[in-house]
Amino acid sequence: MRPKLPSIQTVARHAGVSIATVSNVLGGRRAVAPELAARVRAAVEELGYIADGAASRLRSRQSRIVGVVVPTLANPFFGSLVAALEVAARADGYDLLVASSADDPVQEAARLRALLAWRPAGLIITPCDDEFAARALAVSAGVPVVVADRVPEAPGFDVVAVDNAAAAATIGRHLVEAGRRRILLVASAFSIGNVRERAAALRREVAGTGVELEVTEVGHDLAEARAALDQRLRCAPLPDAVFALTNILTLAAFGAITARGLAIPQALALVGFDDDAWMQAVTPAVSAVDQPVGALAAAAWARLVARMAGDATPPLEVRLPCRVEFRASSRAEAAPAGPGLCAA
Amino acid sequence: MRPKLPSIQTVARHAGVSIATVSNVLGGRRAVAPELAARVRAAVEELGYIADGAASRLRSRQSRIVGVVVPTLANPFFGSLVAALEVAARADGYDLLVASSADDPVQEAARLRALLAWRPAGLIITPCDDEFAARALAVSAGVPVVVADRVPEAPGFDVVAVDNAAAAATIGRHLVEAGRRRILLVASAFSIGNVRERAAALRREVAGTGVELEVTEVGHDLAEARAALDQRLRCAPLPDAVFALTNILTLAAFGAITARGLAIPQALALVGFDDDAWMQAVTPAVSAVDQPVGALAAAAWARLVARMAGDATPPLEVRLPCRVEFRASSRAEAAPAGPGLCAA
DNA sequence: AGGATGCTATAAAACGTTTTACAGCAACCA
DNA sequence: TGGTTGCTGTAAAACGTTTTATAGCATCCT
Repeated sequence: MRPKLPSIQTVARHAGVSIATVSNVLGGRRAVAPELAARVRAAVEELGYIADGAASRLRSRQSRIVGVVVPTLANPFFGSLVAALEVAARADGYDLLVASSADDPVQEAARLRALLAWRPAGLIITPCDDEFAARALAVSAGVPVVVADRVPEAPGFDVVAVDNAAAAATIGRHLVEAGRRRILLVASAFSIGNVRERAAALRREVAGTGVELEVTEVGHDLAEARAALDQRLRCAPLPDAVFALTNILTLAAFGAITARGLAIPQALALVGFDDDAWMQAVTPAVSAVDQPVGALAAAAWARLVARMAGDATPPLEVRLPCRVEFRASSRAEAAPAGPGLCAA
Repeated sequence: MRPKLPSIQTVARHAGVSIATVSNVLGGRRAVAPELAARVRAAVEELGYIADGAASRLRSRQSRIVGVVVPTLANPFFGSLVAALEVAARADGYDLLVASSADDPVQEAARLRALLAWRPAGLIITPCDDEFAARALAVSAGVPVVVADRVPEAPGFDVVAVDNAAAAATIGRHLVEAGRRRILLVASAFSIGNVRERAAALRREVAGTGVELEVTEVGHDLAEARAALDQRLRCAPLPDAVFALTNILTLAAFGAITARGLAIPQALALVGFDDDAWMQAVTPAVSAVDQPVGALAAAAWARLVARMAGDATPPLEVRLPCRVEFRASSRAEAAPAGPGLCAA
């Protein structure tokens, strides 16, 4: 019923050669007489032939697919990560099979199974919690796995993540030096290693400085986080600094603070993890930790390529430094009087 | 060298049955004695067997893959679109092969070819320009294609898009009624049908009202758009309303306007296409056209499912209404004194 | 000159699955 | 009772490739 796509058979007949010759021309594995090669290429062109990747993989037993699992593509951080991975993958001739777990371990496992059905050459995963290790091991018999942007409890995987501790410590020092005395740490979920690392580093940094550290766990959802923060900012004592651990939480905090009429940075400093375009455009611009998505993707891909090439050395943990963008929202001195003057 | 995954052979031997029986148990196509079925299922469980999707597709000639091409996953609009598509696809037992074109027709064609190599059952595409039609037709011999969120020139595809004209007209009326007299329309690229539709509808709406309409084309890139707008806002006559046609351009406009110290909405109203989370959180909140991503994805998927099921009726064009979120940034009266000093 | 040696084209096997065709067997009906 | 029917299990073919083995044919060397 559908007009069948041309197969290698069709091309071979059309060019008057055997299918092996067509395969050799296209794959470039063995020498073919120039004249025959030209005929084959002409036939390919004319028929619009595209080799069936599945059949090819089946026979050659080497896969040009890499599976990617992220919590959600709706978050631009993961979107950018996947976009960067795709560029790297394409450069090496791989295709990406993308799936998202919706921050649900059950769905994550299901996606993983579905991905494995395509016999990918490797997997790059941002697990949605830390018990991931066991599940993946059970399921991914022998397929190289690189964990990106997360730090699973159990070892056994290559990990490419960000130096959370250093970044959080920098922020902590910055806030303390700016004279902040009461920091509110807004975390998504402590089931995520990143979050624990950031919180721990901040706690360590402010320890002994007399700064009070309050921690709140508000989940991943913007609306819920916003509601929680609205609530918190209605009660004394108000913090004089807010450190939000994701871009979404930073947005929630920014909204809650300005809606409450609290002046940033005079009444309250605001710093976020995960720099996003809007943070530079608002007034005052929001200080943020810029996670190097591109570098993260590149490093993860490099690790995976090494593994796919047979590297059997013990699992590696790569940590990439973050750049902290200090902007107006966390300045110690009085902020510039108003929007108009900023540009002046 | 890698520990081979178990094949249907392995399972069959392990359960003491033929491979056909295993296939029948798993596929549920023919009746199998309960006792044998149980043995098979036990073996599958024990070995962690996952059927090879490629081999399965090859033989059965029916694909459970759908290819998706978007301009970029880094834009949360497309990220959300893909996320929503993935949910719909999974519900019907399909996997998504995602590729991005980086707004480049050449790459788009390349991605399309790569996708076709996996013999997808269908394609959902957001083309990056309007000459897409010919290329896709040439290349996608007989594979159903649904165009999402874009309106290609040439017919021949199912199209699921947004009612750009209605939304833009609503915005136009709103601005005119609010007494704005000089509207600056910030467009990305007129090679995109959406952009032309929006611009045309706005032009139509303000025609004869004495409102002056200025149009500028600034591309897709945030930094470049910002630079262009910075430049424009340095010159008289200043517009008293800005209508930006994408979320990125809205951000660029918001940044340029506030950096220049122009008060929103007193000096200048701002309205954007493509509502984004930050638009509600900033002060003043930015009015925006909310594109129904979820509905868009659902409609596109429904169309594709119909086509994959063999529907051969003429191409359909589905238009989904947008909700316009009127917020403080485009109010006629003085903005509320409220939250920040910015607004004062 | 004649056997060894490259070189290139092809036939056939193989990959892991689904499907088709058939075989065995019990039940059924006249 | 003997043939038809229905049910269930299996062998074998098929899907579109790549790979291996083989065959044909020059060329080279002695």
